[in-house]
Amino acid sequence: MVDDHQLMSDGLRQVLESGSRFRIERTFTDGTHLLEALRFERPEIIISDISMPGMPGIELASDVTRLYPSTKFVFLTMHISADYVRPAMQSGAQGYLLKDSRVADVVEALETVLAGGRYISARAAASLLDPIENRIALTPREKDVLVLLAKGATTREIAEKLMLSTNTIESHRRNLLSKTSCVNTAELILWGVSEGYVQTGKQQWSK
Amino acid sequence: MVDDHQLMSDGLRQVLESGSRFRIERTFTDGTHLLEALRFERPEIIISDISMPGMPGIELASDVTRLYPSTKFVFLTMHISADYVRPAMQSGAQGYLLKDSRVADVVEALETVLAGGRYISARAAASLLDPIENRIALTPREKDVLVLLAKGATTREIAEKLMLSTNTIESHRRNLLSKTSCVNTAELILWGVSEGYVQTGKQQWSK
DNA sequence: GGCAATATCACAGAATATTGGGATACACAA
DNA sequence: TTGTGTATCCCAATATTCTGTGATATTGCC
Repeated sequence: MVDDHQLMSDGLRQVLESGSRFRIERTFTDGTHLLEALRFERPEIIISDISMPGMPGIELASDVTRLYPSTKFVFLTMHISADYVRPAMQSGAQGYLLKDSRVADVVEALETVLAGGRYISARAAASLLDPIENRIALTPREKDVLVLLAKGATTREIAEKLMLSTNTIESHRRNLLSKTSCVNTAELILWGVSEGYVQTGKQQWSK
Repeated sequence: MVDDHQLMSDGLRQVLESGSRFRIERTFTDGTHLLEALRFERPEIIISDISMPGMPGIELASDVTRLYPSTKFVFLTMHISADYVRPAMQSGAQGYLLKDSRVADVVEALETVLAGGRYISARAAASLLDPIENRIALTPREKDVLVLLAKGATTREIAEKLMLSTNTIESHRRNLLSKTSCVNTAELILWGVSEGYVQTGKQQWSK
């Protein structure tokens, strides 16, 4: 189990070990230590938080499922948005559990993935449905421009940093405003934050 | 205990009841039900999440400690920022526990508040120290302007909405940029989000 | 009372952003 | 092959923001 909230790890261990056939062999507070340990031991299932920013949990799942395809990977997180669920399940993980699940749901999820299936908590799965066409995808260049805009850079500064013409940056900005239906950069920044393209700097997550 | 993450409630119950003298009598997923129940039963300690947005946990603590001053209130949350710790402890609560605490810390906290003391997790307490003069306070008007800017409003639109002159809005904006050391509105919006003055609309919290 | 902070308003030039029109090239898919 | 999307670049008019330098009135605090 990987979770920076020790109470969650300890608690889940207790409820699982006293109420199911599952045992939590080891707990980690970050993925690096898990990867080290995986060289010597091989659990049946890894349960991990996602733990923004940078979605290290997602990268962890990619690494683990690529290196050890037979090991099952289940996310345990509070994030219900499709922006988390989709990349999480595309990373090779078999399960996606919300932290407000009941213990029985956790056990069911573990049984399911052990049997070769996939398990996604109902409310998280529901979020996958609706915004699939509403989802606005940015091109790599647009992302570059957006994050620099959020740092307060002007068109000219962005152009210099990306070694492009200011005209190009203006085009990208225009396309950004257009495809996000924002009226100006201020609104665009807020949109970028809400969609996860822009980090707020201040870490909202303890690790 | 009040926490919208049932796994946390269930887990903490298990570890507390099997490893300490404490018992979790009842668990709630929101404060309303707790307040109802408090009319008939009176626990020694209430443990509650903060559970953004709107900080209902903070309001809950205010209500509970005002109505039942002898009942102890302890927060159990992931938020380490002074922006949470300060209002939380000013609401009348006696304790502030981070969710990555060890079980022993929880027990210590409960013992401490029962003995009439206060307990704040070390890392949360540390955050109270440094940014006290770095903290940038916005005036009410500046907050008004900031949130409207984030919605994409222009100076003129803000002036109309607040029934002020555009000169006034420009002054406020100028003061905002100055006191936040931002170079333009884009950077200011990001600052506003990171400081909690601007809401992203998209709820990052499941409840 | 005096001081500091806040909120309000004013003028004006310079810098940027926004928007309108284009263009070329490349990759990828129908 | 013919489109569609992406990335790049160009010109130019207009809108808005940014900055400097003021002002007055109110509020709260010592």
